[in-house]
Amino acid sequence: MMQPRPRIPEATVARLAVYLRVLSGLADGGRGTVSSGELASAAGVNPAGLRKDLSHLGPCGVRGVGYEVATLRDRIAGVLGMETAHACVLVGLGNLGSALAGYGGFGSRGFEFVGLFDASPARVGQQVGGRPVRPMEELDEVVATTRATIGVIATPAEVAQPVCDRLTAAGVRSILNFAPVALTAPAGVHVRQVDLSVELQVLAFLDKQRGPVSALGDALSPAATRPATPVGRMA
Amino acid sequence: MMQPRPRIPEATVARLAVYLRVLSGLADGGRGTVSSGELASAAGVNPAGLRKDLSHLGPCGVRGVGYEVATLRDRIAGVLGMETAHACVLVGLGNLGSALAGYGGFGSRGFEFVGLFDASPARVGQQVGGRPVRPMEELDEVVATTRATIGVIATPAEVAQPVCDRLTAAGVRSILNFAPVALTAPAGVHVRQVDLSVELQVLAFLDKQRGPVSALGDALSPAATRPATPVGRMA
DNA sequence: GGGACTTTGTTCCTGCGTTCACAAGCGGTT
DNA sequence: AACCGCTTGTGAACGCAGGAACAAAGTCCC
Repeated sequence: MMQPRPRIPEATVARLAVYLRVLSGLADGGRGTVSSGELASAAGVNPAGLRKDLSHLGPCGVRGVGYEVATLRDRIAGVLGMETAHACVLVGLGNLGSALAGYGGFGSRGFEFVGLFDASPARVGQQVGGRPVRPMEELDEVVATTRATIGVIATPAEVAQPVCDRLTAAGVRSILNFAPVALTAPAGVHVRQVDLSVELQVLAFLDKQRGPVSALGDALSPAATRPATPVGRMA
Repeated sequence: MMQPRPRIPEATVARLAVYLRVLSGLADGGRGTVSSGELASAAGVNPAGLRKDLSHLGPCGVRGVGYEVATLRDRIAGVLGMETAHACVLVGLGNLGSALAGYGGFGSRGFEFVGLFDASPARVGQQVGGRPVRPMEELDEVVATTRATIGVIATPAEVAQPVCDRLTAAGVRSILNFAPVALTAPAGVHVRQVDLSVELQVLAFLDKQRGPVSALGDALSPAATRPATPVGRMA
């Protein structure tokens, strides 16, 4: 019975998440409907592309009017699997890991850290973001009992692969990796890589390519006007 | 005079940064040469794609042998503009901002935070990562004197756009944005978005799409073997 | 010195993502 | 009731990235 399941492209999924955030904000502001143009502007994408993204969900707008904010929000949330909370485990509570554990943006989107783990005895037992840091030995048990499907790695690069192995062995099926290494995971396990220094290096390259940035630092005015360069993308 | 400047695609630039990191590790290990296959494996990409990426730098390998590690590393570092340090300013020292300020991975790649800024008087004056947090009023002066070209935004979403405006007005030409909003910047200013909750939402979707994950949590064995699913990408 | 093997660099091709442009449909108005 | 303007949804073209296969070139071995 199950609908055709047309397989939504991954790039579209990432943008849907952005639309969802914008729509939530609009709904909180009491907004009733939005046009594709306005929504696209807020999300930083092309209006036509937005409509094509939304077309993967089937017709969900009204011609001549636009999209109903609350309805569209719920529709996207359903497709993204946001109606149920997702249990996550986090390994590595250094600077970055602690920041992630304390970041409110996850909980408000339905992601909950049900376990924080670290190999260092100095960190085990501490409270981070209101939750205790556990030793690695308890990882399998926590993953099994909480049915956590997502693992976040914020460890040093050297131990990221072993941690990945332990997570997948424990039953985690998706991994978000902040360690600067390419991970190898069993087939069927999704891995997404977030590499902060790579982002900076790309920016540095673009700077360099655009021009050696005149040693005298400003012929360019502060650009009081903002000549339309909306930027938005996934990460 | 300047060489043809063939314009390297952005996706390639991101991967070059990854190759650079792997090569640095190999060089530190005393390795002399690498083949494209081995390097691609370590970076988590296809060997043919790696060779294509490297071809943008002109011929830099020896047929039948491979690539000289140190030479290639320096070549990539030069193209990416890594031979000179890059001055960055960071705005917003909450959990994430503090973690970024204390992250060692930036300094080792030639990025230095020359100024940390926050609007909250409670944070101004504190030391984070060995540097003092300054009030926003000093931003223009610091950007001007240090010629910082990169700005990192780790503020709440509500103030990200005004902060972006102030950074660009002060002369910053590239922005790395961690706030979950699409920024609008003047033409010529590069903005890269890193959205952590979007990453998690994409993973959740992939989980959901792949299958409702059998209520009974495991027919899949711990997968002792690792059937080759190298994963690596930019972020 | 010659041959064979290894590895690079390139070329072709396939597929995907993005953009533009148009037809279809709905609400409001006269 | 019919018309007009606005907005969605879709079809087609463009450009780009990724992958596979092939030729060039250098090294090692005999």
